[in-house]
Amino acid sequence: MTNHEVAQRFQQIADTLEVQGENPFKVRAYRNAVEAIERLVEPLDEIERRGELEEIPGFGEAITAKTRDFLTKGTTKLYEQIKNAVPPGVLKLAAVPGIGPKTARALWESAGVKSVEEAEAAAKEGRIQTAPGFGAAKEKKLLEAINRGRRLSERLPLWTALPYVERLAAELAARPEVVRAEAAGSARRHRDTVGDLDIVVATNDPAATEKAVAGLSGVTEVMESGRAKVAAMTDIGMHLDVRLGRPEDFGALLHHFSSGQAHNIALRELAESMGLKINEYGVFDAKTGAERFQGEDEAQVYTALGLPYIEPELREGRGEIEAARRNALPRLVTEADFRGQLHEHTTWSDGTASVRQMAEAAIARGYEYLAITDHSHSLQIANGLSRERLLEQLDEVAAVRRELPAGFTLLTGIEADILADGSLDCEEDLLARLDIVVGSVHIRHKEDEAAMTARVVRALESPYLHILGHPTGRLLGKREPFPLDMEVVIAAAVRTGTVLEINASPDRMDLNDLYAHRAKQQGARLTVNADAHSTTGLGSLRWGLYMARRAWLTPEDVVNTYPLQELRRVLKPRTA
DNA sequence: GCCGTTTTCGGCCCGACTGTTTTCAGTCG
Repeated sequence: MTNHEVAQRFQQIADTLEVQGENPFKVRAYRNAVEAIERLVEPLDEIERRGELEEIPGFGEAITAKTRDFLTKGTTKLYEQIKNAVPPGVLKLAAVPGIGPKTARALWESAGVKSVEEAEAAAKEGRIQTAPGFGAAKEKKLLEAINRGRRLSERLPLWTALPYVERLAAELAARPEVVRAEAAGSARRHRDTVGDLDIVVATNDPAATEKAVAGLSGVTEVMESGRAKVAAMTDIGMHLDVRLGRPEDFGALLHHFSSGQAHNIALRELAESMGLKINEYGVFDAKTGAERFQGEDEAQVYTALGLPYIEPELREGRGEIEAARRNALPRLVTEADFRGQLHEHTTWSDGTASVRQMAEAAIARGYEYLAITDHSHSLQIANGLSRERLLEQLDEVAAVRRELPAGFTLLTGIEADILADGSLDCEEDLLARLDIVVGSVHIRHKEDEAAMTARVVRALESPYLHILGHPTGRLLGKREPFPLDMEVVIAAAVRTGTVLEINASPDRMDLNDLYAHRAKQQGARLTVNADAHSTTGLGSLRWGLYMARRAWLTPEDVVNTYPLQELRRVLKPRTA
């Protein structure tokens, strides 16, 4: 059974127990297990083989035993007991935002409602408002929740959600009574996909700001509205939460709504052990209620707890608080650390800028080097380079290089297709001449996991391959990742000295944060590249940088932050 | 069900908004 399948079963257990009214902390324990499993890169089988299941955070005696059952028998006693206890439609109803487990159960038990459709029909016939605990208003809200649920988008890619929420925040910030307005939530943590939008606002007139939310461009409906919070629906199908506060509370407010739930829970538990209490208004002495700081500075929350500042990207409850307490937080890589990029295209294949234009754009960005890596021959849809055209391009690169200022180096290269058998789509004598060889899978990517993994591993074993480009091939919202055993791929990258790319194309962000973090843990080197197809495309680096930072990467982990001599030293030596 | 610089038992983050239950439960983040 795969990790995802085990996680789904624990999810189903949690959802069912919740509708059944079980102890909420037990439900949380199962949900924590789901999250812990979803962030594993290594298969549970492997971890079990080493006898280390119980070391997974959130895995105690019971969940370890049940996981073992799933792995060996495909099921476990509790799962068999609960799987038919609640109709699937009731679980779906409970999952509609705004409805919830208690309401779904009440409708099921008192009105016989067993699905979203039945709930809708019953509400339309006015049969809900007569049920105990319900009224006309609640019946109306139920219908609205069901309708809104249908318009709700799946999680959106960050590159869609972040500019959108930043624009709304800027609209609010422009208001006279607003002191500050910032995008918060998972968008500020730079998760690769975003499930809802959060904005925090420091305002001198909460009533006026509250009203203004309805008039923001893109807001289609206000669902809840109060002095501290407005919940709205937007035209991109995302919920928007705007939180309002006094300017002197802004630091605490921004912190609270920028951090993942697991981070906040862990932080508040730490505060409690120190005799302190944290909420979105500040840090307080638990006994006297005395406030420990005031102001707009988010970092003060950590200062009040005796901790160094924790960057938003790290606030996911993945051990960052423990690391902060040990003063062992990573010095996260920043945009200013980059000395160049190693995977870019020109008009020689499917780019829009010439070799010279790309070089000049790189110089303008302050880079010390740039590699030109156009597509290889077999990717004809992208005007891939034949042997003859690649040789011509090398002449042009050499000519341009001579005219560029000293201190900048234009590197030759190619993005060679990894063919179905794992070989590189370029002759060896050519590969041997190039400074940078990126290898990527573009075609025939629907094979099974074993075949895909073997294919990529064979490519990694090539003495010519420096960098594995966009390793999982995902396109956010459009294409799932290839079926790949990333644990095996990472191990092969470490063994062969091949660098793994975090491709920064906004719709790729590939490797993602989990894989990049695992790669770092296993001792792999990484590189972040825009995979630019234009001069402005070089600026897309930031989307990959976000993944790198979420993966706890430091400049030492990312080879294109190195000076050129150092970069050349760490690239795979040509031993063939 | 998990977990332990107080604890192997008794806790488990904390607050906003809504509706209808006149004192709070449900949902959300």
